[in-house]
Amino acid sequence: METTAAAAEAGTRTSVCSSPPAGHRRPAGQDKYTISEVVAFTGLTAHTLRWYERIGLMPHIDRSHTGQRRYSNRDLDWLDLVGKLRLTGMPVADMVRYAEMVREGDHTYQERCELLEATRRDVRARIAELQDTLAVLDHKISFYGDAGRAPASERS
Amino acid sequence: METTAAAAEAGTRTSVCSSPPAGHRRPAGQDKYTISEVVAFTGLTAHTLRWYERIGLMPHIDRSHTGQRRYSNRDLDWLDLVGKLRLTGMPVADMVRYAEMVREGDHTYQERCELLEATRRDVRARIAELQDTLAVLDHKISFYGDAGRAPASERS
DNA sequence: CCCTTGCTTGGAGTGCGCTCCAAGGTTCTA
DNA sequence: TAGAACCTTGGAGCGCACTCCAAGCAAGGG
Repeated sequence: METTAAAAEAGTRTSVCSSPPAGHRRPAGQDKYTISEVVAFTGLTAHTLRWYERIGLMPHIDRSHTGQRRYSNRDLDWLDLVGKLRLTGMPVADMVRYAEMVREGDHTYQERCELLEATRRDVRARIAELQDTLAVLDHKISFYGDAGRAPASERS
Repeated sequence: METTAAAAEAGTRTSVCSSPPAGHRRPAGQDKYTISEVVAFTGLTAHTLRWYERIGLMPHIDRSHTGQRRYSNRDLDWLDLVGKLRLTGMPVADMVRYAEMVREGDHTYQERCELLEATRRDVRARIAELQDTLAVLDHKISFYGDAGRAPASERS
């Protein structure tokens, strides 16, 4: 009952296992979570979860008979991906673009892939930048360390 | 004529050579630059440079007899460091703290060193996060690739 | 029945890091 | 000496990603 596109968005469930930001693994064999459970799983606030929905970053979220949100495991998978993309510094607007493409179906396949590849390039560049910065920090810290023990003796 | 603290802030001039953000190497043997030259060197805007000064992120900047800013090589070194710290995601307020410590002199030596070490830890953590994200992206992209060639066949 | 806890909504507010504006003075080139 | 290009200031404004608020509905316990 899934399109291939939907399958691609299902979070590829066996994904790289990194522990969730604010702890709390999901209980097995459950597929309906209240917003406060999702808060516990993701570390996001309820405000933020509702806001994500308002701006179109979430798929349609199921509701209880009284209108309360009931998140599925798939929704949580999507939130995991969103969390990762957020870590890359991707603007929320771009994630919304991506979410829209997912909703539009299979014909956006290639465009989505390109977006992910562009993001990957950005992440690699960012890592390189950070490693560069790390070198500067190491340099500076060792300079402080030296000067602390034996004052002066500049320009290393 | 320099305190050790000032020396530590002098940018350890032979620092790891990464090309400046917006290109343009500094001409050798010059020590007075207008704000627009600094804009060219750093890629920051003149607005931002003045703002940095207002919030206390810069040391005292020299002025021409008519009151225009004249940046020294040391100021540019400091801006390089600020640029690196900015890349780490360090909040501007923390950089201001650091700048204040530098102005306060040698007795803030250890505290400064600790701040740099904390920053280094953050940067390492951030790199790890990004590498984790990179793994997810790789995984997802290869899934898209596979599905593109031979549709369906879920849960990799 | 009341009280607490948790959820709902649209819209307003916050903090950060710039970014720009108006009005005026300075410096350079011709 | 003109004109363009550049510099100065304090303060207001902006875009992003939340973050919070008020007012109200629903369910469960004592």
